[in-house]
Amino acid sequence: MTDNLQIKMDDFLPLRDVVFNTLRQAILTGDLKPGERLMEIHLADKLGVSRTPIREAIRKLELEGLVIMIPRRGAEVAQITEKSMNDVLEVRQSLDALCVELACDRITEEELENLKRACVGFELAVKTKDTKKIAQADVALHDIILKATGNDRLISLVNNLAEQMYRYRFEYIKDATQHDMLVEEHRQIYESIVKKDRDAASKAAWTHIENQKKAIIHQIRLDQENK
Amino acid sequence: MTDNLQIKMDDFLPLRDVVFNTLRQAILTGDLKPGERLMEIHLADKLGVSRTPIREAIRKLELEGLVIMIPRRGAEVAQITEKSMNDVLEVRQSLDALCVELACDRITEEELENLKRACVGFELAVKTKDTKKIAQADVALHDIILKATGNDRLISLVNNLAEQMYRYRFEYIKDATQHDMLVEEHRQIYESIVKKDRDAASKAAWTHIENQKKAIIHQIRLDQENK
DNA sequence: GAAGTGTTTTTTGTATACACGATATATATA
DNA sequence: TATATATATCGTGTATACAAAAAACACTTC
Repeated sequence: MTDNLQIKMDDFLPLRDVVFNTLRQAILTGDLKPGERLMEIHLADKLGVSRTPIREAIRKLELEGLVIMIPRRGAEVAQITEKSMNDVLEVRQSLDALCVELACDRITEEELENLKRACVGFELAVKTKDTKKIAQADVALHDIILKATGNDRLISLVNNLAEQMYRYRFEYIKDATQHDMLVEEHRQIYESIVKKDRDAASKAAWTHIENQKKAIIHQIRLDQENK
Repeated sequence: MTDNLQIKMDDFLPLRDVVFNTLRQAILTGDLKPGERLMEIHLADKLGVSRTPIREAIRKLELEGLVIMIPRRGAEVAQITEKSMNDVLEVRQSLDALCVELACDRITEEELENLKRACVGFELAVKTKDTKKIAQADVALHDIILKATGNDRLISLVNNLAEQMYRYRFEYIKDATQHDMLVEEHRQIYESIVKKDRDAASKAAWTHIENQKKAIIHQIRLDQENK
């Protein structure tokens, strides 16, 4: 851990949730590196709380698969391997396809309007070449589709899986050569949903993730070599 | 809570995991009923442990969605609604389809042999009309397919989703009119995997869950009326 | 009798204490 | 020097203590 791991106070959330979010974010952004041990007293001191909320946060991270427990040795940040990321992406591919299929059936006129705006918004964001803006526009677009599925379980699962690739997604979006393709992919997904063409939508979503899969796996291999 | 909620000691697992499994089982089997509050001291006394392991177990149940937290009021068993079960089943449908597709690509000769045996085993179990045996044979069969996907994340997600329907699955299997259909569905899935026909396998798996969906939703509506 | 208010009880949220296992360190012995 | 053994240290696992919020209750007042 390089750093300052600052706790962001929120008077209404219990400490355990604040700690959970803090640690989660630190792991996903790479602030806490794979293999790094999470020592309770150390974290407690750093975050200015007692061990209790730290431990409860770790239990949740454990179930999410972000840390692994070694008996009588405590938690450490889970390793990200090519295999594990591929596993996640395979599942995401399937679930994202389901998302757009359900969206075809259930999206409202209003949501469709929003989706259109989000597509345009993404295109504009791409033109600015501002990575952060692009990422935001991308999330906004995907959130509209997710919401349109009306399936809460699906929403939380997809969000969770998406977060697992947080680190790599950013690298992916930074790569400007992909931008036009992304715009096109989004357009195809949008068009299919407008036409309520489940098959086309499903295929488009699948391809969309397939390309991310390739890029991310590529990135992981690079990381592996530079180690 | 009707009952005796006995803790099953396992000297090697930390208490929090034993408690987690105990509570989880109690919720899934309906021993702890939806809406019921999980009070820490009460559970601690009942299970003969302190509040600490109870709380840590609850944190995991919370993330799994089996309990919901009300701030400063603690945890209660999550309600099972028709909507929530439908959400789960929609996702499962998609993931089960993915499972058989991946199995088509990756299953080994040996696993294929086991799958064949499991199919026959299921058919035999059906003939005995022993619900417990049928359920076991069913799980065994599905486990082989799951394993054959080689995707650990997928395996844990599907297992988790499957457990959410534990209560209803049993009712479903008890219904003898479904038995022949189940055998036939399994046969179709098996045949498709043998032929490495991803499309057919995917469709068969989809139908398999679709039928369960109908049965379970039907059951939930019955439960609703009798309340 | 209803509404509001103060008090008690219950239960969570958080901190801390203690026990024990695991690891590392030092010392002794061959 | 290498190995074995004793000992100290560190960190988790579990229990308990204390504070504060919420709920329940009783009491007063209108």
